[in-house]
Amino acid sequence: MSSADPVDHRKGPRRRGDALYEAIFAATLDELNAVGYTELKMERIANRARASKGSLYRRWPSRAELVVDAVHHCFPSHGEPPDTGSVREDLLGCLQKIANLLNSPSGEAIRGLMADTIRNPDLMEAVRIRFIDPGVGLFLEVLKRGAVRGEVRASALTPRFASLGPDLLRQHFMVHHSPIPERVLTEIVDEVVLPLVRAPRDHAEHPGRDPK
Amino acid sequence: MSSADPVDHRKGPRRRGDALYEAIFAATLDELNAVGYTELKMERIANRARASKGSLYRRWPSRAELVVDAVHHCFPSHGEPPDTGSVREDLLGCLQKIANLLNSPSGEAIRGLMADTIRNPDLMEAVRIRFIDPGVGLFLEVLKRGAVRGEVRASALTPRFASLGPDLLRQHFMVHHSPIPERVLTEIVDEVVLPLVRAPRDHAEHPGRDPK
Amino acid sequence: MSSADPVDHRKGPRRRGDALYEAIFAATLDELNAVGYTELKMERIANRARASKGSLYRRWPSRAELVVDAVHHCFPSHGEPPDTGSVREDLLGCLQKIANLLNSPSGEAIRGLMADTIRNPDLMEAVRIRFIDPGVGLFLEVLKRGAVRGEVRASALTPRFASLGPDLLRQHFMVHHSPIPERVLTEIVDEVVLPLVRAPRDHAEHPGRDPK
Amino acid sequence: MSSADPVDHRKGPRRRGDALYEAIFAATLDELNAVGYTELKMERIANRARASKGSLYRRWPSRAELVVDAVHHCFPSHGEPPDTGSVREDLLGCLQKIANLLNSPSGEAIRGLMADTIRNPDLMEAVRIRFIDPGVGLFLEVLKRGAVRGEVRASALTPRFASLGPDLLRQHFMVHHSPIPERVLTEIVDEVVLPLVRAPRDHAEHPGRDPK
DNA sequence: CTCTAAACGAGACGGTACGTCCAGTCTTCGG
DNA sequence: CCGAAGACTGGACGTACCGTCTCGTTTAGAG
Repeated sequence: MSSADPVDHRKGPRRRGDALYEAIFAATLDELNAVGYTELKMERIANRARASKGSLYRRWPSRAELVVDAVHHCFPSHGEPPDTGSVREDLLGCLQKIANLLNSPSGEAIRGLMADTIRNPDLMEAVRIRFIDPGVGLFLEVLKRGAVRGEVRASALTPRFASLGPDLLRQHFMVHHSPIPERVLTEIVDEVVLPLVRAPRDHAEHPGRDPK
Repeated sequence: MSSADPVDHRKGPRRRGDALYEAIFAATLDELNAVGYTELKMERIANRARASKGSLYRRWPSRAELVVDAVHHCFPSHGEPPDTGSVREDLLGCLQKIANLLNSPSGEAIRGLMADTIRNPDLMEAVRIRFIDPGVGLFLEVLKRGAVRGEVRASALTPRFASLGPDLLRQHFMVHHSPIPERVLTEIVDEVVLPLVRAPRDHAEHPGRDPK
Repeated sequence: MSSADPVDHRKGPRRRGDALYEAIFAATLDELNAVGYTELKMERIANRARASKGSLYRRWPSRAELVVDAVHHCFPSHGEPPDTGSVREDLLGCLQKIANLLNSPSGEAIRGLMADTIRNPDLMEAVRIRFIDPGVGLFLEVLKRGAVRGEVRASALTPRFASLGPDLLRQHFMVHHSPIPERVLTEIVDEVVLPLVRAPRDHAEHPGRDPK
Repeated sequence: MSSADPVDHRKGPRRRGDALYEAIFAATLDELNAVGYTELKMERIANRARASKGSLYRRWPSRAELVVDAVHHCFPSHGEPPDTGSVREDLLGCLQKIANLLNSPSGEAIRGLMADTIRNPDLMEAVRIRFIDPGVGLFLEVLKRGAVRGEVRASALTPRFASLGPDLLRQHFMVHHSPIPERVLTEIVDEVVLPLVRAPRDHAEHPGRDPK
């Protein structure tokens, strides 16, 4: 009538430090991939990682923080912006990098994280720093190079215009389902970003303002 | 020796039809306002509405569907677009309407709903139809009127340009915290939407493309 | 805007093993005593024991199994049969022990269990082993001692005769309401059991009823 | 958003009076047979009978009362006691009648009813009158005829001895599973009832064993 | 035969309890 | 000491019935 099994199965060599982190991150990504963010459970992550819930909670106060770290660990950044010599091609390359991330299993995680960010400003900060700002940085770099070449007007080298592409792409991603079609990328570049940032061809300074 | 309260409180005339819907919607909005979407519980809604969980599940298969109906019921639409005679003022008015909705408690609900929409295309459809498309419709109407007045080029009367304002506003809303500052609205209008849709001042047709 | 009580009440030293079993058994008996078997609810037991439903279901697959364990834990057995030197007195003592159990709150539990036993042979087995067979064992022991003294014929030392008393007592218990009157016990002994098991009259030294 | 289907399918000729009673009784017995007393649900009975719950509750205040009526309606009584000219054969015949009832689906219902009778004395009364007393009456009649023939001592013509057989049979039924084996009937008659009620062979008064 | 009152079917209603699942904390033990 | 395992309290989930009720429809019987 008393409880439990007297035998205890705590066997093999214990993982510590990085090995444990790796296992937890891998399990988190696997679960994300399998059931998605909203169905992600600490319990299942722990089981899949063959770790204890205690080991998880000791490191991350909540599911969201764990996911941020796990996703960022596995997809650390967008790398260097492409440099083809053409602003248009560079912008398209940047969007494609971002789209690749969003189309991957991590994309759904990011989408799910967005919902949690509202109630948790710290989380929002983390998401922005790790997943949003790098994309904007990519665009800004591309625009700067375009300005050097004279393709982009100098007054467009602001976060506002640099974030335009990532914002519209992310917006599409939130409203529509994956994967993001190629056409969306080209439309964003050709119909919105380029017309706004392009240097006037002749002596005009503003693309929309009358050169007079 | 028997238990409990022998009195039975299922007395008063029971609510049916619209009266019950109203009570449930009100309770849902109250709870949303009190604890937010992610902490919203069917159980608490039922209790607050003095209804049974059965009455909720009989009507809505999930929390998300209930929230969509409740929010839409209480903030049915954006009404008519403003008509000031100036495209800029009209566009600002439209953005302000949308911002007002997003800044309200419903805004948080909508944000929370976004996370659920991924795993549920039907829900996404509902959110789009009820909360996103109406805003685009507002913009499109304003642009049409602007085109009639010659302020807006005819080729800008497409969903792409009409959705630009709502998309950017929504994106700001997702990434930053409420409330949305006035400055964001004016920047969206003056730096992005207007330059792209404005008719060329003289005989040029495209604002950004080569006039010849 | 956030909700609820930030304080968490899962503080005090948690009970495990026997301490928890004790608390659950006590709560079960309390509830049995308060509302009876048919109104017994797992939910109320859990609340009264300040345990979670999970802790209950982890141990017992159903209400019936829990009740069997709880009652048996608190009233483990009938103890030793009385030994007065007189078969009649011993038999009466045995019946009285059983009657005491049936008259207690446990009695009602046992009665309620009977209904569940039909659909669950394992439960029936448990009830028989824990509550019925011990009573028969008591009788058998008494009859054996009587046989040694010559009061009881050897051919009556079978389960059939040993179970006669408990059977009739239980039958009375099922059909009538508690408490079982003294008279029933004496009738069972004097009019049924004794006449059937008594050694033949002539040279027997029968202490019970002297026919002459 | 409002409710319900305007079309209403309450078509066919409605049953009233006996036809409805029959349907409800039949459905009750069917359900009893299918899932047993403890799993018997008013809702399921109503559905199976194609009747409304209101029609059930209008007639019976509780499940137990309905079951009593339903079982009694379908197995109204034990009929006349057998009359073979031999007390032993007659007693066996009586037990067999009772066993037949208990072995049928109704038997399980009766068993389930027993549990409810504790908390509801009126129900106990009904069960006793309809299912227990008739069996005792059978035995009493048989014993009377035996007394007329001289096989049974006159002092055994009491409810105590008449109820002995039914009591032991019922007890066996409660503790063991159906069906009741033939052997149980003969043992009850030959080892308990007959020895107690048989008229002394010569002039001895004692029912026990003939002293010589 | 018509009219009325009752009984009927259907099923919504406010509730309670179910048995499951998971969150986050705590305890125990092994390495 | 820290990791692993997992038991613990708590509470929401979505389902199933409870017994009551409202709603129209059908039927029986009175006039």
